[in-house]
Amino acid sequence: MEVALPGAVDKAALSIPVRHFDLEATLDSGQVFHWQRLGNGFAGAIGELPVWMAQTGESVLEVSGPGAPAVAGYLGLDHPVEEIWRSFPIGDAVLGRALAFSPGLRILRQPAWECLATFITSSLKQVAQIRRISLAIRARFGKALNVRGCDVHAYPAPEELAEAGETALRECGMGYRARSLHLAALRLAANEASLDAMAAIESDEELLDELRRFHGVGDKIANCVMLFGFGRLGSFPVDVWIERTLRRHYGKALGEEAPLARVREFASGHFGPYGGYAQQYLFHHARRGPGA
DNA sequence: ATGCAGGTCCTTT
DNA sequence: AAAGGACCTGCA
Repeated sequence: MEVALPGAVDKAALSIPVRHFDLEATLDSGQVFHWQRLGNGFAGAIGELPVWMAQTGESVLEVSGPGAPAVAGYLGLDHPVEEIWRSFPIGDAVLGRALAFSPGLRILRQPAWECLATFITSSLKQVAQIRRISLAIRARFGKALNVRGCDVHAYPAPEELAEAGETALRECGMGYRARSLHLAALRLAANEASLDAMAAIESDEELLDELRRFHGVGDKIANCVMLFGFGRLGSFPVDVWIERTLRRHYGKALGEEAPLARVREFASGHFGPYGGYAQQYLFHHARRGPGA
């Protein structure tokens, strides 16, 4: 047990000015699943760095812990949101309402591996269950960390999950997804694929194809990883929520019996170069907004 | 209790 | 190419 010197806490604490930012909406918008409420903020880890963050005013963020310097990048505070809003299709009232509901929502910049792994476990699962699975994997296989007296865990590296084995993963409550997660961990641990190499792929289309080569990663999950883990802000994941929203509100442009592929094609064209942001506003509005 | 949930894969037309 | 069924698990 080590006694903190006066100033030691302050050294790892930061106060960050923010604009157009809403921490709670961002962490509750289905991009990430491991942050825990602690005091008036949230405790968790960015990669292997534990951190606590709280929005103490509309325009100020208080953060502390070893991960504090990584917070701004993680939360996408440098994203040009006003430019993003201007890029949206003019006169789209549906998107306008979703944006007005949570303009402070940001697309996170998550470490690619934990993003890929978490979304592999997300198929056909509700958000609460994805969270349960994510926390179970971290608690059982991840590095134990501490921030402000709160125990948190890093996401285990591919090598650790490869070593753990499919059966142990299954015990974390992920069912048949355990096989896909284990296969992905094995491939990365054996250097048969490299997420760093994928990050360097310029073409979004090529990156999508690479991601889809992982077992259990189809179009939807690949787009989530592109958006939340590789900063490809034009990626537009179409899940059942978004599909319902699009069919309901853009039905005229889509046609009555448009197949899912047609819905995806429409979305990636209609919403433009920052379609991922549009998707996130629409998704959060559909889940948390009035009347749904 | 039976159905369904941030999909994807495999098989059959 | 397109449609249909299976798949783990937990919660309503």
